[in-house]
Amino acid sequence: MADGPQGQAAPPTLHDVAREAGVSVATASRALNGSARNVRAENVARVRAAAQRLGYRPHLSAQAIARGSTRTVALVVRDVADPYFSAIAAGVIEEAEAAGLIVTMAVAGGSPERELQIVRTLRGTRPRVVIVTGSRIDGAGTRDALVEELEAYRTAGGRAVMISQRDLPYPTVTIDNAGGAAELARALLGAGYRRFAVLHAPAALRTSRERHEGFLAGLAGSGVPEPIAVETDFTRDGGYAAARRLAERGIGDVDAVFAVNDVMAIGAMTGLREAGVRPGPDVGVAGFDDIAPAVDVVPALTSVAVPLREAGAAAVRLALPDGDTGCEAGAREAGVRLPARVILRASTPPR
Amino acid sequence: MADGPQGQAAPPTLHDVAREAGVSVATASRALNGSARNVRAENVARVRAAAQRLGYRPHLSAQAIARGSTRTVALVVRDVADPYFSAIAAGVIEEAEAAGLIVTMAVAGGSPERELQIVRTLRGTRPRVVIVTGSRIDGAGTRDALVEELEAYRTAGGRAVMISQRDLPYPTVTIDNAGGAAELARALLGAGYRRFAVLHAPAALRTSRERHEGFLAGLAGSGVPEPIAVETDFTRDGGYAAARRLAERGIGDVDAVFAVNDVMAIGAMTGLREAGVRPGPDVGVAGFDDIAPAVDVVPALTSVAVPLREAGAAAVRLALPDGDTGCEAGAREAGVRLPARVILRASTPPR
DNA sequence: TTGTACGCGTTATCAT
DNA sequence: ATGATAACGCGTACAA
Repeated sequence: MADGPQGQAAPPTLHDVAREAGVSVATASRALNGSARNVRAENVARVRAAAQRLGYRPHLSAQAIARGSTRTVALVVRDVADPYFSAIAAGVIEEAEAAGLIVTMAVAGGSPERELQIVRTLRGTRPRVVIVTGSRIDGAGTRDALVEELEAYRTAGGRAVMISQRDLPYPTVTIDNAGGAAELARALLGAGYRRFAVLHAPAALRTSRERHEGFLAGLAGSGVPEPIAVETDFTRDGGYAAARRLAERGIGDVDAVFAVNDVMAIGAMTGLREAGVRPGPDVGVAGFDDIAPAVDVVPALTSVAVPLREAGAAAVRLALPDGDTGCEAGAREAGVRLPARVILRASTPPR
Repeated sequence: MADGPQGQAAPPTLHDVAREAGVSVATASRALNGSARNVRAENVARVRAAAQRLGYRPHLSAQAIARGSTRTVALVVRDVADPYFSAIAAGVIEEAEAAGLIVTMAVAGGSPERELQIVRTLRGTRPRVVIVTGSRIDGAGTRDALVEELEAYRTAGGRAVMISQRDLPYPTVTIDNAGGAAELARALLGAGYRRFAVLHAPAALRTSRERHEGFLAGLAGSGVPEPIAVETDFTRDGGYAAARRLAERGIGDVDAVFAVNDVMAIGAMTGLREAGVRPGPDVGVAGFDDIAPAVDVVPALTSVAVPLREAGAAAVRLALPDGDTGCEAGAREAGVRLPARVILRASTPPR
């Protein structure tokens, strides 16, 4: 109620509970967090009541030390505010909580050094599982250091799992970027599109490269001209800027624009419109990810749906022992590849 | 490199490091995590080298026990995947990491019982700070239990901070929903709008109610007719459905629709359009939150920007001792109110 | 400056 | 079924 600055009273410990209940710490421990069936029912009740009365909560750190293992999973993402990562995080948290695990989360912000630093720190918490997500930048010098760190972690009995980082020697959940992009390309061909532009990020960004290359692969053999490639940022503003550049340079020779993610595509639609080009009627636009707003922009955006939440959940399943969760043993070391699904909408009307 | 299933080797402890360096544990402890200036430089180097060689990381749980305090902040949100909460989470994580704190995160999913359960569990980690965010549902029976739990936590020296839950007796970061909505109302009046409809969630949802009431307050004294109130879900689909209902019932008597959040507003725009009503030219549309896609829908959505990321950061500043961060001592117990800012866009053209 | 020894809150072993 | 007591990994008096 009041402020009571005397508040430094230490939280009740198992000793306090035991004393209050009139039993030994051992019994109290068994009654609360151990095999309660080895203790007389009456004492179980006594202890539970005492714990309740005192507002006792077991000290997880102490348990961790005594048991020699924690019940936490450490998750490192590039940016929580990004819907891509927050969807993954939601899946991780959901599945982890279902398994009785607590999630600790850190943000690398796209910096490999920061990522390494974070994994170091997080390792100090001795998590059961470490999940690293975020497209790896090829050639970043910290790769070896990161592997070394994770290797030490694994040697100590930890489980490391990657999401969409197939170049690290750990079980990986990956989205079928290339396959989805290829399927999209074929769908657009089927809708009558012939002359493409691709808005992509620098090739060092693996996700962008996979989608770009997959798109080209899907076009292969169709005889359409080589798409125009526009390199830009992997962001909404990147898509916007690239579209404006494209439009100003003259867009008469392209009838569809593929942006390697939805926020880029949505930015591109605005860019095109401001340049006097109508997305849909004048030029088809397609993205990748199928984020929520895709259905509410005008025209609704053709995209490739990726099961992000499921990817997060799959990652923790991959990490946990077979018993805890449905997960084929084969996938345990190899990893899992999740399919991406094309969704045609009004932004690419049949031509 | 290889799989090496012999991996159960226990991680190196401080003892191992000490032995490797040829000093006592005490010296090793001081050299690594204590006051290193009380140990001979040569030994500091020895110990550091040994730690490096062994890949030693201090066991945070052990430190927590020995020191009697952790360096973690516990964050509970309703849904990470929701951009509203992920933005707050980003702010919390950023500020926490700046202060050298690790964030553990849990998802309550809108269930007060689950929220209570989570706070209980999280308290077991003995966090320095607990941050609870998410609009409280009025009248939920678990309120007292939650307060009791948090009170026990505070008595034990912990700091509890709320984000947008002003009915709990703890320092709170709140967004000026009412003020922002009132300002929006006045701005719309200034733009020539006179007959309003409000799309809102059930009044038990405090955020919705505050924005709704604030909007009405902003209208007060202007002499315009009482707005039509349409109750629906606090979601995109809720906004969509409400707009369709509105349109089908005949929308001739309203010239602007205010939805109490942006995803509702964006859904409403789609709903109106499908009913043959053009957002902007036919009827003004405004939302609240200023989420990223607001600028890319057509017409661009008038909204009220709320500093969510800043709210998260402010929450951890509120919780930390004065020294650690800039934060007026006065705010320490009272809390902080962040302003919301109206942003007029094409969805509410002057009339 | 360094080392010994105790304590932190819990679990687990071993008697009883 | 229960109770001492020894770990667990680390910090830190206290003594040297």
